[in-house]
Order: sequence, then structure tokens, then C-alpha cells
Amino acid sequence: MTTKAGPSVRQKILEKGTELFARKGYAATTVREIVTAAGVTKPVLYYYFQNKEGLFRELMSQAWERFGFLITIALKETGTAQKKIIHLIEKTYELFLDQIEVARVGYSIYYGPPQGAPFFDFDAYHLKFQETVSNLILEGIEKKEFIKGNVVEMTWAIIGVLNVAIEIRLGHPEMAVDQKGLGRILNLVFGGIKKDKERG
Amino acid sequence: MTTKAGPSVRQKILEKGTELFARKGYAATTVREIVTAAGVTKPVLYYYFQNKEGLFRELMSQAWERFGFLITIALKETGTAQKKIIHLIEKTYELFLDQIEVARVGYSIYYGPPQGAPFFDFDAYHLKFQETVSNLILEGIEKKEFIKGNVVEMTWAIIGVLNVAIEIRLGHPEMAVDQKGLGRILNLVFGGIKKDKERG
DNA sequence: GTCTATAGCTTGATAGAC
DNA sequence: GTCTATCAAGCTATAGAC
Repeated sequence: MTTKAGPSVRQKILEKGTELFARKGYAATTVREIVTAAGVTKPVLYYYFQNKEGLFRELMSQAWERFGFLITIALKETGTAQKKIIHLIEKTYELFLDQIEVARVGYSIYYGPPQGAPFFDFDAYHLKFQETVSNLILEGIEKKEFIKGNVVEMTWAIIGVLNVAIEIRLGHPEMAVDQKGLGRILNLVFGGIKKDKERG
Repeated sequence: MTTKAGPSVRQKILEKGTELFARKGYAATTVREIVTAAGVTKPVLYYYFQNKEGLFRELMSQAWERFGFLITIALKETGTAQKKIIHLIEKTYELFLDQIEVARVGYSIYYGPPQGAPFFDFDAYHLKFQETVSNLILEGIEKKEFIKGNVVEMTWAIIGVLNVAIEIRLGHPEMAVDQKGLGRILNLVFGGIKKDKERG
């Protein structure tokens, strides 16, 4: 725990660990590969992080704390509910792009098998995000900006847009949606696809 | 390749393999675990499938062929474009629920790191699905059922609903959306969330 | 803090009997 | 087709020198 000139080496291990976990998966990445890529030897990794699991936990929590922070400040926006929602989704997408490697690993563990990776509480952030969107929708309904409808289902429709943007970027980077495109798709969901005005 | 009384044992290995890959991930699942769960010994697995990769490929392709078939027959529906789209999405969701274990594994490999699993061409089906939805949207626009808009972005809005339903089921089975709920969320996207009529 | 060297175990895969 | 027995290779993790 006592650090001397450490930040550089420690950081390098974190970086290369993130990179390899994202490219190969947690279980398929070996400690050897990580330390080789980082230009150090094994005991160095075990010195800074307790083990492979410790490294994983560290890089995950670093990234997700930023996500939690983002949700908190998003509530201080002003304007229509629609504007607030679009802003929150865009900021989240921006953060995702900025930390795409950690996001890819987290995504595959949250929705897929744990891969032997240590437990990480993605839900704490996930549910908070969902709740934040729901509250903004509720606000929009109360302001008579949105139709009276099932808030939960509306939340899914909105979050679906973010998720699909994320998934295109993960699976098909060449056709990735940019922030403006994301905003346009969101507006599509707010406004609807049907030509006539009857809903449902 | 010559089979005698084989189908039962072979099938058992496929089932337990699917189950374990879904619960632990490809790399984190060992051949030993699979054969123990299936009640056989290792050489049996290597006899029926060439190796761990062969088993994986087999169970993946079996499941995804059904998906390809579903897309093909979906085009023979009649009715409004909206009805056809909802029907296709609902059928896809039904198939997903029916093969949720394979889907979970595929999901985490398609969007996440490959985990050391052999290459599988998810895109062949994925792009075909996307194209099918786009064509139905185009049909709706031509029939003046939908507004004139960016077909690609409309496609993402629709697929986002399916994906979010899938992801809720994968991450939070207890709040999973049923087929009717899925239809309602889709209708929400078709009709819009905003109260006033101006779009965008 | 960082090294070399290695312990101790698990892995995917197979040889050879039946 | 299915078994027992076993292999080489690779893995995480650490001891001990500096």
C-alpha cells in the first residue's frame, strides 16, 4: 500500500489490463499477457493489486464512478423534460464512447455470463439511471408535455435508443451513430413514426 | 461421423454445454465440467464433437438457424407495415425467450470480447434482420402509413425496443417484459410520446 | 518496488484397452 | 462408442534475492 514512484507503473497495468480484458474477455486474458504488455513482471501486478480479480475490480469501479457522477449532475439541468432527457442520454453516450473498453467488458458481463470475473454491482448504477429517466418522464407528463402513459414503458422506449446506439458502436463501429444522430433518433421516439395522429 | 445409438448422449452434451456456457461463459467453462454434468467421460465429447470449439459451433449454429428461418417466413405476413413489424419483433422475442441460454452466450460474444470462443458469424443473421425491418419501414413510408424520414434511424428506434426487452430479460428477469408489453412499447414508438402534434 | 525462479495446480486433449 | 489413465502445456500465485 505504500507508494513511492508508483503511479506510472500502476497506471500502465490498469491500461493494458483494460485493453486486454476488452479484446479477449476476463477469463481468456492471462496475467502473463497483462504484465508483458505493460512491460513489467508478474510480482509487480500482485504487488499493486492483490490479484487478477483485484485489478479487474479497480478498473471497473474507476470507470463506473464517473457514470454515477454524471447521473447526479444531470438532474441540475433546466428546460423541458424532453431536453433534459436528451441531454442525459447524450452525456451518457459520450461517457460510454470515452470509456468504451471498460464498457464493452461490463456489457458482456452484465448481460452475459460472468466469465469467472468477480462480482461487480452494475445494478447500483443501472437502476439509478433508469430511475432518473423515469423521473424526468414523470415530470414531462405532469407538465403536460408528454401524453399520459405507462412511465415504465416510456422509460424502456427511451433507454432502448441509447442501448441500440451503444450496441451499434460495439458491434459495427463503422456505422456508429454520432451524438446528433442519437438526438434525432430520440426525437423520433418522442414524436412518433406514424403519419396519422391517433396513437397506439 | 457414423452414428449408432448416439442421439441421446450427444444431445445431453449439447444441453449441458449450452447451460454451462450460459452460466459461466465460454472460456470459464471447462470440458471436464461439461462431461461431468452430462454424465459421460471426456473422450465421448471429443468423439462427437472434435473439441470444445466444435461443441460451441454446433450449439450456436443450431440455434441461429432457427433465427434465420424466422426472418424468412416473417416476410410472408399481410396487413399494415406496423402490424408486420410488430409481428416480426414479437416472434423474434419469442424465439429469444425459447433459446435464452444460447442467446445470452451469443449476446456477450457479439457485443463483448470474444472470450476465446471460435469465430461465429452472428452478422449474417443480424444484418439480415436489420434489413428486413428497414424494408418494412420503407413499405410503410411508401404506403403513407409512416412519416417520410430517415429509414435507418427509424430502424434503430424499432430495434432498440426489441433490444431493451431482451436486455431487461437478461439482466432483470423479475421485471421482464412479456409479449403484450413489448407490443405496447412498440406502439409507443410508432405513435410518439409527445402530447402536441409537431414532430421533432 | 522489482526481479528470477519455481511451486502447485488445472487445462484441453489423446493413447490404448474393451 | 465408451472407458481408464495419462500427458504436455499453460495457468495463478509466491518465495526469496536485491
